[in-house]
Amino acid sequence: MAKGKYSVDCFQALSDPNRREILMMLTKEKQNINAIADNFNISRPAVSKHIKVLYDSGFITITTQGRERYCELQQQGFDELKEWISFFETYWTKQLKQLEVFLKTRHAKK
Amino acid sequence: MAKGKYSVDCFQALSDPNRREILMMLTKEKQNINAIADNFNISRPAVSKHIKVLYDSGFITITTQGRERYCELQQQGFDELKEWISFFETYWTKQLKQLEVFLKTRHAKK
DNA sequence: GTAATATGTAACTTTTGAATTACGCAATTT
DNA sequence: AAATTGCGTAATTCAAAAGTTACATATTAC
Repeated sequence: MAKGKYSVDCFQALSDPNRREILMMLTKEKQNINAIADNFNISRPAVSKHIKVLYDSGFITITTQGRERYCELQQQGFDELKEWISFFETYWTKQLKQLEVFLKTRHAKK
Repeated sequence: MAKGKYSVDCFQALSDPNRREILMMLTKEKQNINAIADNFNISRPAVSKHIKVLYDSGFITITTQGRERYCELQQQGFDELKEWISFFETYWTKQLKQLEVFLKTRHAKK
């Protein structure tokens, strides 16, 4: 498998529900850390750490504007995920072919 | 978002490297618990628990044959993942459109 | 310049999860 | 029927992750 260029792997990043929620929120609009934190019960520093994980796993970019840091979705993290899934796609198509062969054989025997 | 029918969510299941490795192994062939455990340094009971998690999240089916339990990949778990990703696809296409508009506008101004 | 804002980080606590050992039990084997 | 095999599970330990509070710092506002 491809070795990720990120210090945190995408699966670990997505294992936390709050982090997934943050990603969801970022589909609506670019937001700074405090704005994101306002939507959660957990403390601002906790959110800050989640943001770091999402950054370190390629799911978001961060743009500093003065004292604010704006977070935006980034494709890389999602791509790693998709790549992993695609590995299994070959398995399913192979399964499908075996099913076809089986059905054909059964038909022939009839 | 769709509420999963499984007691363990797919992201939690995939967060452990050993569990992902087990899924990889199952692309080669159907295997029983002990056969799977032989490929890991961790104990058999540990593997047994991982198997349970993979089962409870829809990534594998288990077929009991006498005293053996054969594990096989199942699509459901993977589908949940794909569904989650597809939610973000709309975001990316929207981004792409905005880029187009931006480029067109810039061209017009010239 | 002083106050307020936006944030990162360190120290610590709490929670969660992975691993192990020990055991029990049902299906085979001999 | 006794021994072996293929598991599941409970009890426990250990480590990693998530959360909190407290504090430091840079920017902006007044």
